[in-house]
Amino acid sequence: MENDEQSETHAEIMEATYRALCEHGYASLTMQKISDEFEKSKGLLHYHFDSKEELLTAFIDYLLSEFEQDIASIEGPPDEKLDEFIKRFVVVSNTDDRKALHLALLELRAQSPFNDRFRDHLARSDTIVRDVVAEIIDDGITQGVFRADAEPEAVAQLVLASMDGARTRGLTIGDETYPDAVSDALYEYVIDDILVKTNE
Amino acid sequence: MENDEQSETHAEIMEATYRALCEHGYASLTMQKISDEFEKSKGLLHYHFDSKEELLTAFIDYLLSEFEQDIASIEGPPDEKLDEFIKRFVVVSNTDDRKALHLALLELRAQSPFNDRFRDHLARSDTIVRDVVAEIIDDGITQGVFRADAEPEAVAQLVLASMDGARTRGLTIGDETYPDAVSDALYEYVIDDILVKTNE
Amino acid sequence: MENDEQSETHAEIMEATYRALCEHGYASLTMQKISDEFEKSKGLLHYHFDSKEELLTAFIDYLLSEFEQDIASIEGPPDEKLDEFIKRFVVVSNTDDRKALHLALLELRAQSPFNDRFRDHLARSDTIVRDVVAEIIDDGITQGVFRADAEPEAVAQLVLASMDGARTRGLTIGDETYPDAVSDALYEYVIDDILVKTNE
Amino acid sequence: MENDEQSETHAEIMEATYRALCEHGYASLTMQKISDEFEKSKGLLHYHFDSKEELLTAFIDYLLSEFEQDIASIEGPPDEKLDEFIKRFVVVSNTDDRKALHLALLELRAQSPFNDRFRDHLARSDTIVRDVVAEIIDDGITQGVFRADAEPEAVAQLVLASMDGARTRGLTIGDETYPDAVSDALYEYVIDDILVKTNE
DNA sequence: CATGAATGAGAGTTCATTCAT
DNA sequence: TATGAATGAACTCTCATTCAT
Repeated sequence: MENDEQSETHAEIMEATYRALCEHGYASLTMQKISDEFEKSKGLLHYHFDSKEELLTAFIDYLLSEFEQDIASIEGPPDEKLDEFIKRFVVVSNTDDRKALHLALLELRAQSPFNDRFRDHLARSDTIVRDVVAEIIDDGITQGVFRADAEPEAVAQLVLASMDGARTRGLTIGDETYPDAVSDALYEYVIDDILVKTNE
Repeated sequence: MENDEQSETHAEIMEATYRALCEHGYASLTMQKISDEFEKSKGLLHYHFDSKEELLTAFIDYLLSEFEQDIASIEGPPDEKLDEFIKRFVVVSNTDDRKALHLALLELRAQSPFNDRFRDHLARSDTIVRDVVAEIIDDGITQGVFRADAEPEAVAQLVLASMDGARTRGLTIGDETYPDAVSDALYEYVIDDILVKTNE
Repeated sequence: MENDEQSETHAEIMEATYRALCEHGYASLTMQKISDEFEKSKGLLHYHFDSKEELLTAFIDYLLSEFEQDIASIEGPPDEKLDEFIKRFVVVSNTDDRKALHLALLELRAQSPFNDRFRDHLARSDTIVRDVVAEIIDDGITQGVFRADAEPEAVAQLVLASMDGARTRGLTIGDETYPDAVSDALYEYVIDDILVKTNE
Repeated sequence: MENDEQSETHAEIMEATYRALCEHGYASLTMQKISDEFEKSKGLLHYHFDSKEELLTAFIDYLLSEFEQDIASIEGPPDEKLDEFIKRFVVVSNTDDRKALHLALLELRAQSPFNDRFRDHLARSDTIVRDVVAEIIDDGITQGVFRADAEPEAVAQLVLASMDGARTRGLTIGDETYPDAVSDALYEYVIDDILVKTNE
């Protein structure tokens, strides 16, 4: 229970950081602004994290693990899993909550070339997500849902890159139709082509 | 002549900003760091620009117009133009110079949700680039290079989104094979399919 | 038994303070650094001492009483006692342990003009030590070891001041030959002159 | 003239530091307290000195050079120079101004074992002062004022150490009779013995 | 135009101290 | 007794901006 309380404070800090990051953006994120979103005192932030960078590195882990858990929770046959994956990370991104999360991630990513620890954590997560998608394709081939000549890795890369690009453009330009439009095009020009047509 | 000198100083400031941004990143970009890359004094930056935000807004224009000029300079038949476009903005991005430019753009994009002027400038540029690509496809259809059932807008969106996503991931994770891999997949799964096969 | 345990904790705190002071110096001595040298928790320091100043005042008493006990333990005829006194507080100061102790004392002394309680404790101890030395001289005169015209107070002052100065300079400049050189000069120019020459 | 103004600010900072150090002591000396003694803004302190340590290192130089200039200004025959030296640095130290200066120096000295740059500067100055005194003795021997068997280095060490010790004890205990008493003893037991007696 | 000293608000961080357990 | 989370004030230092020259 004592242990829980410590974790609780830790979690509260992560949530406060999330709110502050969404509201102000990475470039103008300060310990004061995090503290403003935090019920307890500013000094306590430094009691739990040695420095701002430590806190933000922990925050990346927090964001990524939420992200990874979300992906891992997808169930069903391969083609439906792929649909759900795309739906969840592109289409549903249009809710305010998801937009804020992806924007926070984008800001941390833009910062990663200047921060080794950020980059390492992001790279690890990227590999995990890519493997998940490639495995969905691979399973689909095995089960005869996707065509045997589809290359799991290549398709996964294309799906992720286009969805990611759509989301980034949608977020940064503020055009909410972007992800939907790209998702439609992705189905029409890529996914439909690798689906095994049952009525032929 | 006075006007020319002013422009020259203006250009020097833009270049200094570019160097400072590439070296330090947006989040830790300060007037002092820009001044360090600038031959003249720090005070002069404020003589030419009322505030840091003014300077950075001008800098976005500077970056985007370079970008747009680059695109506009592509010549040749539609399919070659598309090849060149992809090559220039994805594959060639692996040179240090282009990486730095795209990283600078990414940082400014990540900041745009917190800055209306940034967002407006970026949105305008995005529309221009998307129209250019869509027009290439459209011309290709007219000239019989691309299949008649290809939708210029949809293909342009897909090409841009996937390339952009690949570049972003490549930059932020530091994996230089990303853009190449996605570009290969884009050709295999999308572009080859809309090309009119001359040998059939 | 409870009392003993309290005393034991008290002693542990004094020792921890000593180690922290030797390692970091007075100016950057914090309760945290004392706590780091202490087996138990930081909060306990405040349980035993109302404030940092209370703790340090107690620490001065602890240091000075060690010092005074050391002096009181010197035995033998007056000239040998004087030799031992000089040897113990000047020459032997070159061991790391004694250097650290004297440095700690010097730091507390340098702070005393800003802290009445520090000053009072140090003044009391100074009087004790000076009286001890003067008494050694006085006893020597009575026993015919030192010349009758030697003034106990004046000689004691000179011995203490020169030794103290040598130690301070040795410690602060890091020149370990200082105390030895001054002690040699002190014998040659002062002590030898007041010794009754037995072979004349 | 412009150059002078810059130096002027530098000098003002040194003087402000001196006042703050005398008033509060090294251990509780803050940039804010220095700023409080300074006509201009706190930020300016950091404009002129990269860090607090830089400022204090510059301050040591400032104190020591004042000290060295004072010594160098002593004129007259060797025995009078020695008298003046002792008078100036021991007896006259009882004015508030000199007490403050010597206390400031003592605090910086007590800190020097924890700060290499402090120590180096202090060691250099110590050598200068010791050489000056040894040279006074040496000149006195050459001119027949001091006995030929007096050892300049040894006497200089003893004079400096005893005076320094007397001053330190006087300052830290707050007993103003200390330097006078030790100076009297120094004359009686050391200096009178090495003076060539003209009336014998 | 151009400089660089100067400002003042606010950044990240440290610290003695308190308090619930 | 003993812990360690929590506090709030104060710390060093940075920054965009101003201004006299």
